[in-house]
Amino acid sequence: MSETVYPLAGHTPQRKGLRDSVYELILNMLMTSDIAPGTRLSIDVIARDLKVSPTPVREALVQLERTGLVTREALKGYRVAPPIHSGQLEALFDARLVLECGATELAAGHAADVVPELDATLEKQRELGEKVRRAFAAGGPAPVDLLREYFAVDWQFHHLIFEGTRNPFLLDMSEDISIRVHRMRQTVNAGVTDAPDAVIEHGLILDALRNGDGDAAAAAMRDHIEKVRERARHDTAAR
Amino acid sequence: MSETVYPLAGHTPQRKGLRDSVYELILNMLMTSDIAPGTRLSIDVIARDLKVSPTPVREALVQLERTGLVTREALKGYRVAPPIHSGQLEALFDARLVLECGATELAAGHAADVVPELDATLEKQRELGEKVRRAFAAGGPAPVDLLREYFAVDWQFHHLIFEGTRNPFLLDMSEDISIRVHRMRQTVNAGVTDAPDAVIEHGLILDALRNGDGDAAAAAMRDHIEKVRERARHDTAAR
DNA sequence: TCTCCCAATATCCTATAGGAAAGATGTTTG
DNA sequence: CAAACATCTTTCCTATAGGATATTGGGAGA
Repeated sequence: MSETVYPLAGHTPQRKGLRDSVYELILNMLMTSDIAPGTRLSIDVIARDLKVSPTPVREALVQLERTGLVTREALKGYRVAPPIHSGQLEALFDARLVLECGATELAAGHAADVVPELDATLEKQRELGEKVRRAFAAGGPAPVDLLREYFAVDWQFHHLIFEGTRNPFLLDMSEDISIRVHRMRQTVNAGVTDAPDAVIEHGLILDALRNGDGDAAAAAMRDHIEKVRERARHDTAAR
Repeated sequence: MSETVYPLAGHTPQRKGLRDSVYELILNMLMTSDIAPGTRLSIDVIARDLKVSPTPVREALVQLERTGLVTREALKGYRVAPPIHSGQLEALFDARLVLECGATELAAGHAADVVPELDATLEKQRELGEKVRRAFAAGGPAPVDLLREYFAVDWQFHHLIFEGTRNPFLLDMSEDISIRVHRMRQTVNAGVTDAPDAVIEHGLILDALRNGDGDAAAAAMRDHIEKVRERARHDTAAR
């Protein structure tokens, strides 16, 4: 047709505007650096720091409020949300049981598509878990970057199951839960030494999915989450 | 003490800022009036109509985008979200099955608190359902206000169960589902003639909860949602 | 008659300024 | 010395203006 060739095939500029950039920046800031709950999140200050106008910051904070990471009091501004206390912790696990067991059963319907990805993820988790174990055995300081990577892979296993349901509504809800689980990790700050257990339990879920047995997979997921809950209880009690 | 008397006891000014007012106004507008999908929601136009500045309108739209009622394309503005098509309809019912069956089982743990409220709601639904039936038997025009009221009570039954879980996370998710179910009603636009069925099925759920039998209650809820799904399928097929 | 290009309009996005409320600090008074 | 008041600062909330971008319509050329 024309003599101009387009070398930007998949490179859609992904026009997302400033709002989403600011959102991701603040989200990352809240997730990574351990910022004290109750800290004020001043719109103007953030806008100055990021060299943007307050408007996109406002929009990003509205979006963040919906996730529960920040709280807002009218005419008083935004603050970092308080951590998850023990009562909410039990409720969070209950919600996870409801959502994830149901999702696992649904994902079993598309097992053929899901199993390969889960396999790769579990293998990566096994490697990282071993690294974590060795790092702790060496007794050195907590390798935060390594832990962050491990937790990411751990959650990716659960996330892939949600994707496996091919259900956009459940996927949306998994996003909400994901952030809350991450926040829980900040308060419980354990779930580290149990890496071998988690790998084994994930393996049981994966085996059931490989067999296409939805009920067994859901049961394995229930078992896994209950065990994580038990370990979390132990951590909070010991704290 | 002082001679000034304060006659504004419960009249807390309810400081919520313009943002929430605008949000509720737009939400109501979208829920009630059947506005065509794809309609542009111009920030400036809405701001002019509501006699406020564009900023609170922007915030309200960000919040609405998160609910799925409106879509946003960067630099192109907001639009009314497209309706739920049949593929999403099946997925929506799957998600409801996962969420509501799990919630019912959890709510059985607080049956004593929940049953009275459910009883009152079901009684109201029975009355309204009868009114609806008579209105349709008379063959007159569709009594939209009456239908709106009936649907509200119908959903309140489900909502009370979510509240009965005493689980803030599940309650949050029920809000998301609620809006989507409402939107589904706009596309399926039936679920009217089945009022007697719905009342009966709700009654079965309530009976199981009264007995404190969580498993039976969850099974009754599953049965109910599956039947609603079947009726919705029938509607879309007939359309 | 169809296609392509260009300009005009409407809208979104960003930036800046002013009014209002909440919290903090210093002062005054019992 | 303590408590209450006044004032000040900070921040949020709202409003308005300007630059950038997408859509629409018309006109020229093939």
